[in-house]
Amino acid sequence: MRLSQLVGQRIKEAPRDAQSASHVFLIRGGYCRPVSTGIYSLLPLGQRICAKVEAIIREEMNRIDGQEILMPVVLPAELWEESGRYQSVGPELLRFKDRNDKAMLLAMTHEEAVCQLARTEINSYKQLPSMLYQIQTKYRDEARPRAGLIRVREFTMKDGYSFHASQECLEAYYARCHEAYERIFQRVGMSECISIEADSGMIGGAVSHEFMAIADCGEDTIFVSPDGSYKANRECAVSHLVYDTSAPLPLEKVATPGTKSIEDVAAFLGVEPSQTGKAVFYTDSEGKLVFVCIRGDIEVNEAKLKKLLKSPQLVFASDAEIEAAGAVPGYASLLDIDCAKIRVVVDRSFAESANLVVGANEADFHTRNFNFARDLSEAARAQIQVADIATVREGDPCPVTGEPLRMLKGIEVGNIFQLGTKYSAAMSCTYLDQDGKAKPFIMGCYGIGVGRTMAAVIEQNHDEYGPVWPMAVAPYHVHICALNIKQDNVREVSEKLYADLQAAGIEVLFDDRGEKAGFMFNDADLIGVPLRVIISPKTLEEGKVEFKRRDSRDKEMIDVDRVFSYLTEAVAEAL
RNA sequence: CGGGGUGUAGCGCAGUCUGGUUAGCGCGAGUGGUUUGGGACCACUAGGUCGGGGGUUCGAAUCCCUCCACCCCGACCA
Repeated sequence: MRLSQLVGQRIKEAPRDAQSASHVFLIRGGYCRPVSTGIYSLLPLGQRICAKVEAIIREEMNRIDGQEILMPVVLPAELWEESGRYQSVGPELLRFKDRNDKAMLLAMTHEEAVCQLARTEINSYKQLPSMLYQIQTKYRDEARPRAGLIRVREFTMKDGYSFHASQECLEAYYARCHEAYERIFQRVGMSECISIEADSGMIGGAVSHEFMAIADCGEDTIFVSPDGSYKANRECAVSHLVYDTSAPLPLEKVATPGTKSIEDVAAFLGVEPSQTGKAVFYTDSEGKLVFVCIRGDIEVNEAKLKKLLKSPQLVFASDAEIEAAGAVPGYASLLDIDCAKIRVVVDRSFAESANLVVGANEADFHTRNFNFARDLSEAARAQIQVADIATVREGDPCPVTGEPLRMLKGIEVGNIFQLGTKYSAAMSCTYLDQDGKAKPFIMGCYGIGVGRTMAAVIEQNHDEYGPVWPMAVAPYHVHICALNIKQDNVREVSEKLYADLQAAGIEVLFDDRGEKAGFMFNDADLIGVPLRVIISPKTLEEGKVEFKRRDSRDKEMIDVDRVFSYLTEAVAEAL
């Protein structure tokens, strides 16, 4: 490709709102352009990279016996009514009507569509296991798209669905897919991509992993133990905190005027926040009050709490709601609450710590030396749910090794999930087993965001000047910069090298624009092609051209008649 | 949905507070010329519903009302 003809200009200034490296360079380098909030067009450079990412995904999916299909983006609402998701999914599902007033939707994922396909196409246990996948557009009406291609509304995703006759078969295939994902992310040049335990959401119980590209701009928070034996999303991470188990001391009511927050109480009484307990009130999806107790220094993990309560929504309760339940906001206590009337959830940190300072359920008073097991009746405790609803903090002890956990930020580039029969059972998606009975498929599903992967590769492979593409996904293999192309020898050598490399199947970008050197070099940095050849009158005088790798500052002089073989070898080596 | 912010040329911005000829600047684009190893220079040219609508005024990018779009933080995220 001649750069003079390439559509998609490099831009000197970054977009005003761009924060992350990938956002800045994708726009500045001419890889993509915004069309609307969270909706982008891919320019030739971006499209070439995505096509290479997709090709790698295809190879690896085919290698684990995946069969590529293509399902529609527009689906009839009735299909989603079968699974119940037409009602249960929120406004991120874009619903609309066609000209006949029929309810339609833009697919955000394809479990329903694939079940509809599978129930007519896969009939017998003899056909199992089976995996269907597609690389296709998805639409999610995200509340807040951000960071360029990292969080968007319309995006290309590889989604795969596997069908099994047994849980064992699903688990075995899931493991194969996990390995395929590891190969994919390694092959696209992700330097740090780890799979972590993920929150399985409202489905509950099922196994799920997220593949996280480690990057500071990532939206997810991950906890890992130093030896890598434990890796989990903050949404579901657990830690092995050590609780104070000293002997219970007598209860003591103390005046604590004007101390509503944990910091105030702890400071006033001269204790650590970890020696206090706090009360947090939520209102669940049905509008019912939930009273939550947790050690003062620990935050409630709302993802865990939602899962426990089976409530997709939780909001902090108002003071009026708290008072209506007979509690005093800021000084609430379990001691005076009728646990039969209100739902109470207690974190283990609260239930197992000795001698906590808790509210006295009277304004400006607290109670010292609260001990859950001692101070609540057996009847009261029977009404209370004790569970892990704590948010893990950096440095908390790893649940496996006890070492302090490290906290990292990650971009979720892929996830895999043991679905079970959630969709197949709801949608009569069955096969005939050996005994002649119809049984729902046991399913797995497996996703990868293509554009997000491209962005994540930049986050992990860039310098201050632009992306440093790994050869496997680079838009071109070789970038020829012809300095002073008006000069005959420069033009002849460049054109010949360009033609020869192309004939050899090398993907070449040829900067034939005759611009100033600095201008061309800056563009080349933004395009990030791994191998660069600079052809100029200066070096041609000695019969040489200059060779430079994008990931290095070193320059090498190569004889003109050797440069072709040198480049073809370098490309072959890097691929 | 809550909080904050921004809308002026393709992109980045000034001008708005304090209303007053023809609305500017940089980048980018086109033409001609000089340049040619890390975003050169000169000359000329094209490009604007100042987010939309309504109002105040002799006069509105500027003041008032209203709607919209976009961005940031949070909530949400199969």
